[in-house]
Amino acid sequence: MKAEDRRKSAVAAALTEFARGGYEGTSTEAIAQRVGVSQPYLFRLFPNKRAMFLAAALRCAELTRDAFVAAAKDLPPDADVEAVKEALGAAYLELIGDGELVMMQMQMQVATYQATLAGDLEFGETVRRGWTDLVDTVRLLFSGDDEATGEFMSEGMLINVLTALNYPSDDRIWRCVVQ
Amino acid sequence: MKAEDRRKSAVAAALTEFARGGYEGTSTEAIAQRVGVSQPYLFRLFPNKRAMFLAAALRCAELTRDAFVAAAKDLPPDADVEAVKEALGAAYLELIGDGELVMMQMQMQVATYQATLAGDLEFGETVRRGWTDLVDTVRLLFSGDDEATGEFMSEGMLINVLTALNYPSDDRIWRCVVQ
DNA sequence: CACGAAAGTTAGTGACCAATCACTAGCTGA
DNA sequence: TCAGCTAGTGATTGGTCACTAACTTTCGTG
Repeated sequence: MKAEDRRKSAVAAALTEFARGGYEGTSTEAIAQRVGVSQPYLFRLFPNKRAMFLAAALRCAELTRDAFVAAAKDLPPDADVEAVKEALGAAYLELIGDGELVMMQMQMQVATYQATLAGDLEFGETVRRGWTDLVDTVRLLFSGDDEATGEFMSEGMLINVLTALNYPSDDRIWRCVVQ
Repeated sequence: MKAEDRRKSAVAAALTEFARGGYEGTSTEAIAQRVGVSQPYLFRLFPNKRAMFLAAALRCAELTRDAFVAAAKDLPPDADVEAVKEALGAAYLELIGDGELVMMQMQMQVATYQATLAGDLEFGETVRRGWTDLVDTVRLLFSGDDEATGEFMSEGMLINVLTALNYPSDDRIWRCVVQ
């Protein structure tokens, strides 16, 4: 297989593994096994583990953004804020069903904090670039409405948390977020 | 020093260290150094590392809840939803200033997901108990208003994310959340 | 077919880490 | 005074992990 293709499937594998285990909780061996390649070979495709995580994080933001864009494609051009919210919300619940992208988002967030504390400023800059891009896309889909964008993103973040904490879907805590 | 007191300061030290490094990214040695005690002695105070994390997570939820309760104490008994929101919001920003409790919340969330995946159901149950307690307290402060509670918690979660990602306070992304 | 590069492997290293064990200093009460 | 308990330590161990070096295999092409 060509190195470029191998790299792509390595990013996908890294996304899955890092989403489950976080940065420190994931071994490069686990990623290698998922790709179906020896562990040292990963270091031919990436300079180090950190680069694998960054590539997975950026891919994650890209996939999330794509899901939103795809969901908005089906909307009429004159859709109001509530209609957009519903469409994007449905797309987000689809993402949650898997859990992978949601957890990768959260792992990325805590890893960014840690990297920044450790003096690695580039890590944060790269992640923020991907996330700003995502939010800008959502804002655009809401026709530039900051308030709607904020409400949508906020509710999304709460859903992330409740999902991570594994609250059963009939728990009364969900009454805060879905009616 | 009495073991009970030592345990308390160990929980505080664990809270600080786990908030910075996450579960896997924190060594028991780091916690021990912060307490000012040898690493093996921690295992006299807790059965294992997981128990240290759980104790820190519960303490974190407790401290957050206490901050909200304290903030609401200053309110007149007939305060409306917006006034409560403002008071609790101010208290939350105070918590964020430190960053410790916010990050511990997030570390707790991803750790719960990982523990659940690994088949450790008790971990999630314990964390959810602490978090449900926190949300119930907030709901009570909002006089049982589910919608206001949801909005407040949602916005809090988005603030957590933007804080973790270390967005500078003048970044336009904050326009989504604070006006 | 020959050959060079690209793709991939095996073997290994130094560092770190959770947890255990055997031990000791100091206090307390009879 | 001394038995027993509490607080605490040093040394160690079995295991994991990121990363490197050196080697082999596969494949496209003149």
